[in-house]
Amino acid sequence: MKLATWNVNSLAVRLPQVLDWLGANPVDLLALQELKLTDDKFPHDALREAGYQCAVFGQKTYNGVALLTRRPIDAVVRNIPGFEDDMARVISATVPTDGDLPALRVVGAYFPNGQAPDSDKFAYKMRWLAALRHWLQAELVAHPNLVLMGDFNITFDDADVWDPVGMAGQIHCTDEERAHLQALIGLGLVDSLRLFNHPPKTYTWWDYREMAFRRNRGLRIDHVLISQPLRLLARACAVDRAPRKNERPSDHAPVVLSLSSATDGAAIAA
DNA sequence: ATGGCCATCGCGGATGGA
Repeated sequence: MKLATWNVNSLAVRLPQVLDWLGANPVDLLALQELKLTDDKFPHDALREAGYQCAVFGQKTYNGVALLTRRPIDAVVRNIPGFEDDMARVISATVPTDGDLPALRVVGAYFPNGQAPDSDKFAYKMRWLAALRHWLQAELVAHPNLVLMGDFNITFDDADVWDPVGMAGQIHCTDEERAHLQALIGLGLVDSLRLFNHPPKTYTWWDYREMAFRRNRGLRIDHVLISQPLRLLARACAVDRAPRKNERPSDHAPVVLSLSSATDGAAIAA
């Protein structure tokens, strides 16, 4: 069972790359962010031909999220219940699994950017993060097998930042944002990428300017957080840098989580 | 270098992203 998240920065532009990537990486679920299109423009047909059905929460010009799955999903929820928001940022669903794996509750999210620490957008980001945490606290009781994945727009710490000195206190790196991210960890979620060994300077986003990707001047801001019961089922988590090398790439790379049951794990160990 | 790039809307240049 593989689950992936990818901020595509316009699905209209990136659809061919998404189809190529799914052809090479036939994951069970792909969470997309920054669709930048309305539901009526969503390319259901092309994705269905590729073997995926899609739950979509679109928006014109900005934001927009979707869950693409090989199998039917249930109980789709859009945005954070109880939090008034005119932006399409969150889509959740219950996803069936194979074999011994439990059904998963998957939350795909596009966290607010926040622009600058003294801005109205930052204040909104803080309110949004508080609402997300309070909602997820209850969600985890109802759905112990939960995955929170997407573009968090927050670095965990300086290891996630190519220039921690230059970016100290800047957006994605403030203490306030990181405290909110740690509060999500405090709910019982685990940063699945760091369950596994990765080279230093493993990032998921690189600025389009300054040849930042070629120089690996990036940030790790796209994350896959898993609840405690899933921790023992996690087999791998990795960033796929390949799509960032495409012509006209998204500025983000996909992150892929592999889960398998304990019995599968025993087979792997043996 | 208070920028550089990219996408959107829409047809110039502002806005947002991160």
